Parts: sequence; structure tokens; C-alpha cells
Amino acid sequence: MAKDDNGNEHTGGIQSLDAALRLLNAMIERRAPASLSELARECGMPPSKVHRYLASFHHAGLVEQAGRSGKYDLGPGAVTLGLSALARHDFVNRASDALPDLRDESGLTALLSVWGTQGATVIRWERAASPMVTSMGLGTTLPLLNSATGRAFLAWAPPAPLQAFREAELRHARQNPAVAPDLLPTEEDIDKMVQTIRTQGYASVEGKFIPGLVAIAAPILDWQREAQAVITLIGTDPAVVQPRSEAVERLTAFCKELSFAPMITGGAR
Amino acid sequence: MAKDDNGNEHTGGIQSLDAALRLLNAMIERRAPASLSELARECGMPPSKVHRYLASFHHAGLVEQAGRSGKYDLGPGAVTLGLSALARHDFVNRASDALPDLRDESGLTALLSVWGTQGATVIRWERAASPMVTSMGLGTTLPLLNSATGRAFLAWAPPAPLQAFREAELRHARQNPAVAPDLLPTEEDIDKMVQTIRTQGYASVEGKFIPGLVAIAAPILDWQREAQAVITLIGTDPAVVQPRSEAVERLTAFCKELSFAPMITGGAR
DNA sequence: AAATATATTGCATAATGTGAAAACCACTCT
DNA sequence: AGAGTGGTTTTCACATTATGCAATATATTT
Repeated sequence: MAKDDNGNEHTGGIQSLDAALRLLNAMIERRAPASLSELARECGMPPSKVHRYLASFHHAGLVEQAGRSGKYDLGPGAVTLGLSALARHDFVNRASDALPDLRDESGLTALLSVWGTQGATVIRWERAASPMVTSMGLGTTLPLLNSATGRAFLAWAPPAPLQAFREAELRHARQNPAVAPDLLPTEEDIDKMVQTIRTQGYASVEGKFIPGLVAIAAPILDWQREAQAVITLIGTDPAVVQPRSEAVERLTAFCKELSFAPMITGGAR
Repeated sequence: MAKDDNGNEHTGGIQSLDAALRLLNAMIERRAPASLSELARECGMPPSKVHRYLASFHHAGLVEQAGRSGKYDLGPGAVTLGLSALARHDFVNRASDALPDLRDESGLTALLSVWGTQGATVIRWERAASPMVTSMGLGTTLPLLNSATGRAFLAWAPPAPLQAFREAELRHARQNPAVAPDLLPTEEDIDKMVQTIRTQGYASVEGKFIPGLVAIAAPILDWQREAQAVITLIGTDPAVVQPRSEAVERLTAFCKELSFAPMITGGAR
């Protein structure tokens, strides 16, 4: 009988594996590389134990030692695992496959993001032939309030972890007025923005995240009308954010196509 | 002393954890939900063992039971883990940060390029203290066939848009025999070159793009083994292009460091 | 250099994972 | 119905294997 951190038991498992996974979890929660002793303290294990677990994780590629600092970090195997898990959700495959088409049709850079523990995370992107080279790698996390992608998640929120982010980002924004000087939104401002986005069917942003760029984003909805993923188009022409621009039409049609279809197609379809 | 599937040992780890991770790996390789007994067969373990491991994985959210079929599948915890890892492996940033080190260690000019719609595009550039000053701006696009960078992309191609470039450049080369007089390659020549590059692990060029300069280039691969970016070293000493030169070793090690890798480096791939 | 923090290895001890077999369950076929 | 089949879960006695402590080794700071 193994016990988890709350003292709740779960039967039939393997204690050492449970401990190892608790360690993995600790590495996720610290969002940065950590030293062996930090991890040991973090989850109340003797350093030698942690060391042995890390050796096995390292061997499997789940964990790697960062540079010469010796700190431990999640490794490429973890990425493989996660993307493999994501790929089981067929909307991810369908969206990934179709993303190049969307880019070609719209002539804009196209992004596919999901909502991860760290926020909106880019898992696929197709760059358009734009003069402006945005260096944005896979796994980039986008701001919640000042990116089109983030706002789309905000408006069609998978409820649970979002409120926390909302607060965290607001707090951060208030302390760093330099970042977003024109917009220190109150709760009501945000609610109003969310309303607008929902009725428009897409979120947009002009130059907030990266000056000179404009972006529009629409959600891929599941059967509960929550965002499973968000697709974003990025360009330079301010016209694309306009309500009935060609880009907006294409994007929303594209996302509707990938969303879980409601059973009765009332009116809008 | 734990053994992996090849019989290779790795010291200091934990055997049961190694076995558990082998199981996880089996779940990744099957790209679909699998039943307990399938998994047991797959990795040569008794069903009871697999069951116990799955119980622990399930408890951690890494694995879940699909619907009422009872089959096991990777779960939300795996996504969380992967996205968390992905967020730390923004290779463009990591490569940009490390590029000066590579320049210093090798004493050569180092380039970081990504595959844009216009071709291989230089996005970062660290010039060595070399007498030869190559004037090459950020955003320069490099030829596909006659630069080390281009050849590396060719060999580890993100498949879709590349064929078009290949044809375009060939056509262009045939019309302009002055540019590449010695090499009017057929499709087979190119395929042969690609094979060589892939087995060598890097692409090279001597004086093709700019007379008097030599260059070697290696890819940063993503989890699908496609080139996400290419790093190129440029110098004047013809020795650097030799298969096991110091520069080659450094460069390939550097790129491997930044690439994604399969979870467990087992034989078959 | 000494001192402190951190990582790694060795070792005896018993706690824990192990495989075989038995019980359990959900089906299908006579 | 009832016996048969393939798959999953539980039980159990045993020794393999993980464990924590203490001893090195390595790195970082004073």
C-alpha cells in the first residue's frame, strides 16, 4: 500500500516508482533547472535516493544535466513523451496537418498552441514569407493578456488553472508598468474584452506582443465549448485584424472545421 | 547494475524504474492505446508486473484508461510533462545563447539559420577574429545546393516546401552555368550527396559559395528528426572540412546537444 | 588553505518488488 | 444455462533490490 503526499493510499502500485514520479513532478513544478540537493529537499528524500532516480531518468532521456552547471532539467525524452501524448488527441493531428494550408491560403504565419501548465504553449508553427522574421521557437509560452493567442484562451477558458494565471499576470503587469503602459486593465475591463472576443469569434492584438506585428487568434473548441487549442495568424498588415477581413474569415472557418460540431446546428454554421 | 534492452549497462540507477520507463517507451512507440497484455508481450514482462507499473503511472496521471475499453493510453500528466520540457527547450534561444561559445571554442565564424519560405535564412551570426571578413547580413538567404547550410537543410529536410526549392534552384543553375560551372547535378547526384551528408552527420563545402572559404554545417533536429535549424562554421583552413577534424567534432556535438532525441536510445530507430 | 556545500559510491540490512499461480471477470460458443 | 476462453487483478512466499547512513570525492566559498 503506497501513500501519496496527502496520505491517500493507492493500491497495487510500486512505491519506488511512486517516489520517482513525485520527483519528476517536483521538477515540473520548479520551472527551471534544479540541483540535486534542491530536489532532495523539495520532496524530502535523501540525496542519494534522488541521485539514483535521476540516473535512471537520465538514462531514459527524460532528464538531462544542463551545461556545465550540473543542474538537472527535463530532457528531450520528456518532450517526445508529451508530444506523443498530445498526438493521441486527433484534433492536434488534424490541426498540424492543415496548418501549412492555412499559412499558404492566408499568406500569414500560422501558430498552433495548447494550454499547458505554464500557459499558452506553441507546439507547431508555419512561417510565412514575411519580411519580418519572428524568432519564436517551439515551446514558447505566450502572455495571457497581451497576445492574441492568450486572449483567445482567456475567452474560451478551460476553467481550472486559468484564474491563477490571470491574477499572476495582472500582478506582474501592475509591477511592471513599462511593459504595458497603456493597459492596466481592471477585472471589468477584462470581462468586457472577453465578451467582445466571444461575440466576435476571435481575439486580436496590434503590436502588443511584438511591435509592428498584428495577430488574430481563434479557438478550436471541444464539446463543452472550451478551447482545446488556439490557432493564431501573425502578419504585418493592420487590415487583417478587421472584423470581416479575409484572414479573419479563413481563420474562423478553419477553426470551426476543427472544432467539435454541436449536435444541432442552430443558426450559425 | 541495470541493463537496458541492448544489454548495455548503466550504473547507479534503479532497476524497477528502468523497467517502468521501458514500459512507458513502449507506450510511446505504439502510437495508440494498448491493452495490458499487449504491453506485457511488447516488452517481455509478466502481466502482473505491467499491471503494477501501470497503477503507479495511472496514479501520477501519466497514463489513463481509455473509455470503457479498458485500454491504457498516455494521459494528461504526460502532456503536462512534455509541455513543461518543451518550454525549456526553445532551441532557437538556446542556440543563440550558445553560439558565441562555439565561435570562441572553434575560432571560426558561426552561423545560425532557420528554414524560411525564402530558403535557408541566417538569423544569428558570430564573426570570428578571422582576417577574412565575410559581409553577410542577418536575413541573408543561402543557396540550397552550393552552401554547406543549404545542403544540411537539404539532407534533413522539412519535406514539404523543399522540393520546390530544389527544382527552382536546379533550373536557375542550369541557366546560369557561370555560377556553378563544375557542378550541374542530376537528381541522382543530389540523392547521393544527401546520403553522404546524412551518414557523415554534417554537410561541407569548399569555396563554392565564396571562393577561399570553407564551411561545415550540421542540423538541429526536432523530435521528428527534421532540421529545425542549422549551425554553420565558416573558416579558411581546408582542414576543417575533414571528417574527424576538431571543428567537425565540436560542431556535431554542439548540435546534438541542442537536438531532441528519442526517449530511450535503443537500437531500432 | 581551510571550510562549507554538494555530488557520488559502498555497504549491510530489511523492506519491497518479483513471478507463478490462483481468483476474478467479461465474453462467446455449444 | 454452462462450460470455455482470453484478459485482468490479487495473493503469497521468497530473495532480489532499493534503502539510508556514512564515507569519499568534487566543487565552491571564505
